[in-house]
Amino acid sequence: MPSTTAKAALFDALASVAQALGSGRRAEIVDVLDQGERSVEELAAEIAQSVANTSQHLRVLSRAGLVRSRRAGNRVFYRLADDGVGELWAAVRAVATRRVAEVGVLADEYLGERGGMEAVSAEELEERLARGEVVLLDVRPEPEFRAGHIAGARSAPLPALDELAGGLPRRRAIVAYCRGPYCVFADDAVRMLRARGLNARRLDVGYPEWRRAGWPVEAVT
Amino acid sequence: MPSTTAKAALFDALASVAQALGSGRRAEIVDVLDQGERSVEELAAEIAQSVANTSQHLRVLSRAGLVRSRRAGNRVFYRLADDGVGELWAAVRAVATRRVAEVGVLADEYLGERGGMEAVSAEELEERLARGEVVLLDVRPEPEFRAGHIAGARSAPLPALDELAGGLPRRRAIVAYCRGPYCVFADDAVRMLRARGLNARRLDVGYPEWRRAGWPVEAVT
DNA sequence: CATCAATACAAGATATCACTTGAATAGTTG
DNA sequence: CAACTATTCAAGTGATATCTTGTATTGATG
Repeated sequence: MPSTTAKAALFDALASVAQALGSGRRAEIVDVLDQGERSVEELAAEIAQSVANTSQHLRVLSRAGLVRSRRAGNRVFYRLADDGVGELWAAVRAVATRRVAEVGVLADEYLGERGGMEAVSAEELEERLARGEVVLLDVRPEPEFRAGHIAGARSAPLPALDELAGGLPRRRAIVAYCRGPYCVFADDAVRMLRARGLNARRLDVGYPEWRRAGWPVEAVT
Repeated sequence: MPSTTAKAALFDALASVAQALGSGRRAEIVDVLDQGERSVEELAAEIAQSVANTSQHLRVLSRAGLVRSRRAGNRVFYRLADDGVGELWAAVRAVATRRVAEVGVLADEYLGERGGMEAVSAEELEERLARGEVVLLDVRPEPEFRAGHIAGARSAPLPALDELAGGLPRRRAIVAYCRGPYCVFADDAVRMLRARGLNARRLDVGYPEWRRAGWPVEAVT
């Protein structure tokens, strides 16, 4: 009999998965990888950390079975191990959003105040898209749009949005979406479009949640 | 501007929820609380830790918003903050089961080998219950049965099972269930019943998962 | 109010974690 | 094969986590 019981060892192993997500930097990594695979260097830039540190975080995620990697030339691309990981990350966010008061404050600080702006739900968007009532903008970087996007969306990355804004209809409703509920792109886009007098709101989820919920997408196969 | 960015602080806060589940002992606590509320002392016994240590783990879970407590006399009862926490725990187990090879080995060590014994799925059980083909045993401690159980189940706690076994039909299929997929009670029960020549299998989920999936239960309101 | 039981809090030892820095490895390109 | 790029590995430091032991707090009870 080992010094730790079999039960303790089993639950330690189960908990190791949660522990891997229990670092803000690794959570950021998973949030980005939910959009598609990335090289170590790209991830390091996204989470504002050194490449060495990012590599070590990836090793932790890999050991916990949350990510897989493939080598291409002298780069290594990481991706989430399966859809269950994205669902796990969504479950973490759901509990944090409901249960950690601090999250609301910090979200406002990062995303900016959403003064009375209601987000659009997936259900509402789906209905209004079907009736052609809405212009849907994917404000993520263009490569992410190319990898997969909500059916009917138009790519409008933030840097290009200023130019695009002039050509948007002033009468129709505009909905912007990005990576997820805690992604800043859609909020920035909505603020910018509203400052120009356009009727813009953000979708309350991002592309990964939309896809996993089974709503229509256009994606590379 | 603080030394950490707003984005880092937000993801730290989100990750704090995962971190709270990232200890084997706290995972055990959540697994037990998924059955219903418990006092600190009861929890300490379940996870084989000192009361002081258990209390500190509960403080961590409480700060992360995963549990709530109520005082009754000089005891304090803890419970999961909401169903989302149970779903989060299920998501952790799902990823761990699929992705961490170690979990399979450790599970066998704790639960015992399941030599070729297929577990019964919730769908199959529901069908066969409806046709009256099966005897369903809840092998958790009796108070947990009283707090809520699968509709049609009969309480058969492990200590009482030996006595009960003689009265069980030898022709009909017997299904045992307990707290969850990594709970040892049902496995022990099935081994015991099969040793007596009975046709027994375990349900592949526990009561909490059955209830959250919306299958019929009998519970105190 | 004194005593007891259950829980929480505090202090301390050991281990683990996150990040830094510098070196090693694998693959590509001239 | 030398030079270069992307990644990994290793060592070191300060911070944090877990568990122990001892004490304080809170509510119940005689």
